[in-house]
Amino acid sequence: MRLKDLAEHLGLSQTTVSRALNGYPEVNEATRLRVAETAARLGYRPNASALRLATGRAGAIGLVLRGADELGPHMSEFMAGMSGRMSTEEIDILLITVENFQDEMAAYRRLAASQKVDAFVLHSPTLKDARAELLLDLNIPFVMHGRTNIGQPVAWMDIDNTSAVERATSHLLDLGHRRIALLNGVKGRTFAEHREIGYLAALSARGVPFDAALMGNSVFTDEVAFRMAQAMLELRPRPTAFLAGSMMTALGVFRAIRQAGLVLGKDVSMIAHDDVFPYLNADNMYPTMSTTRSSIRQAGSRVAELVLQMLGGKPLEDVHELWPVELVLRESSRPPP
Amino acid sequence: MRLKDLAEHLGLSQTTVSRALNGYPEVNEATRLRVAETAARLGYRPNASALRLATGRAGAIGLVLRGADELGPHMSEFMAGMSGRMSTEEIDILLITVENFQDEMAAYRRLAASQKVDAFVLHSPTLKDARAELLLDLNIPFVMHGRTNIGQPVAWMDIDNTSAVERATSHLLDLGHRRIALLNGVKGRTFAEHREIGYLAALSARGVPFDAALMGNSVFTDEVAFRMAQAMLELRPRPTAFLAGSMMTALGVFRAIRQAGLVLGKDVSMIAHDDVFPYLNADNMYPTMSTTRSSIRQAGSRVAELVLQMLGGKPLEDVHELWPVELVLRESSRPPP
DNA sequence: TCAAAATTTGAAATCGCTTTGAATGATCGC
DNA sequence: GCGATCATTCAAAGCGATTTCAAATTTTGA
Repeated sequence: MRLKDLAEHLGLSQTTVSRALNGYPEVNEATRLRVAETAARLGYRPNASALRLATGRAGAIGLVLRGADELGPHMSEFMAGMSGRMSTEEIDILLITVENFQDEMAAYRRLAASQKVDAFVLHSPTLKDARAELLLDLNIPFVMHGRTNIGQPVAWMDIDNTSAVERATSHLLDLGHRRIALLNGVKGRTFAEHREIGYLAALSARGVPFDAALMGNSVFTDEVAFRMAQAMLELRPRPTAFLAGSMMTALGVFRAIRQAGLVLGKDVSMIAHDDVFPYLNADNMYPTMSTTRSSIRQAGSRVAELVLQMLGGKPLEDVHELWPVELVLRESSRPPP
Repeated sequence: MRLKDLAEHLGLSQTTVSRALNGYPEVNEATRLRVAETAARLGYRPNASALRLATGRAGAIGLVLRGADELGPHMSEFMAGMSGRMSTEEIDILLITVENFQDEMAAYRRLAASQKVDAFVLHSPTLKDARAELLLDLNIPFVMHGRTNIGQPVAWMDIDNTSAVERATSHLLDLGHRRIALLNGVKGRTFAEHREIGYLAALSARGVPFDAALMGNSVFTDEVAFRMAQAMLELRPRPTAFLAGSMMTALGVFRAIRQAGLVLGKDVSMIAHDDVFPYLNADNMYPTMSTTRSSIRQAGSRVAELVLQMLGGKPLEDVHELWPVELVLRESSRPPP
């Protein structure tokens, strides 16, 4: 069923039918109704490729992931948020995975040149993010989940990682902890650097010396966290508290604590960052987990909204949002023994 | 940079340039080289919409998810596999989320009518899957991850859930367990029904009576599993072994066992189904987890391959694959006390 | 050597939509 | 009553690629 067929069926021109369907004012109300009714009845839908070619809009936003590995629980929650927001629009999410940095840059160029997407969403930026520089160069809109510093303004939405970790650290210090371990994200990622800044600021505010052995940088998986925490718990004096970068990390730390014959919330404290995975609830853990809390799904939804606003003409200089992070104290954070 | 610009730049017609780039035989080798070199140098990429309109191929395969919730760890691993396979092709993955069943059916119709995708991938089918019926009706190709029975052949790829659970159950029975709980997937999903069949078959083969109180159906999350396992552990006589539907489920059961003051691998045994999440390794758990093992990521990759084969003309009658499931025995499955 | 065949190129039609610019009738104001 | 205005409609020209069909050139074969 093409527009042409529909038009013939109605005894009208393609022009009029197209206008009627797209809500242009210069079409008779009776005609519009007749067209709409018939189109609905016959199940007419404009051919997406033709529509895109004619309008110049791709009707899609791109999400390029480094290695299929980046498609883990964090990203999938973020995507759930994005796609939730996008579902009411006639805009799709295009998912592309690449093997390495070089392929990634090539993918952006390719997608931009072939005009497959109207905009991109960038995730987990580095301090000086090359992707952002490239996309600014290519003059294709994007919204960054996180921040970067490349000397030019970019559209971004981020959570206040620095303040979150600073408050969590301060709280542990107030409880009396002096050996606080930080299991942070991969070095070079902005969010990890921001968290480190918050951690160091809190320590220095209380005059507590920094010990490099108590800081680890890695991806947020149960397994790596287990190993790092295990190693740290063998230090003497051992850490009395952990700041876990994610709930996955927290699970690994938890296991390490238990395996060392220690009890969480008694011998060792922990505050984890909670991205609010629906299948991993801090409140239902045992003991319940103290967290710095910010829904990554909501972030995804908001980033999608910002992309839509940019496509609607909002200048990127006006797209900056910093979300506060909640500190939720539960049973896992107590004074040291 | 359009084809026309490139052609003018080369002093050739669009026809020749197009042919040269698409590897048609009737173009002079010297010309082809010159065209290819220039195109690469100028970074020419055909406009995706125009190409799709001209060829009639959408260059994308669709993945419709019920509720943003379906986009959890299982799906994201599956997608990682799909996208890994697709990344070498000029075919994208289109992600759509819908709120409810009605919207979902509408989404399939809409995507089909607007010709946004060349094929679909269906996930987690029910015994009589309405989506499959609709897509057959609309005459648009799809590959199903799992099986359904709608009286017509469909293309599918599945793992042998029945045999996997039957073997796991039999093994526990052989160890001496008689009260074996099954934490299964949502009722009505084919894979859950298949697992139940395997479970019942193993029980009846050993003459062990079935107890409905030892069977739970739900989504595979830590939390729900925790609650179900907790309730089951309060039964008397209590179950001495658990079959956990996924690693998430296993984590919840694990917590319930611990909270009941019991020890996994001693007081209670467990065999979990392992979809091989890179961030949750059965071998690194404590105690190590016995599993029925089948990589869902590999499944995704294979399903993508099958879709490509179908788009290449392979008839759907020839697309049927049943993968065996490995049974890996580790420390969590021992004889009952 | 020269017609026939093979090779190489190009003009124009096509895909299905939007949108420009023109045309048609109806309505208005005086 | 009649030019001006308004409300509707339509034919045709894009959008940027592929592909059909024809033309130009070169090679072949007897």
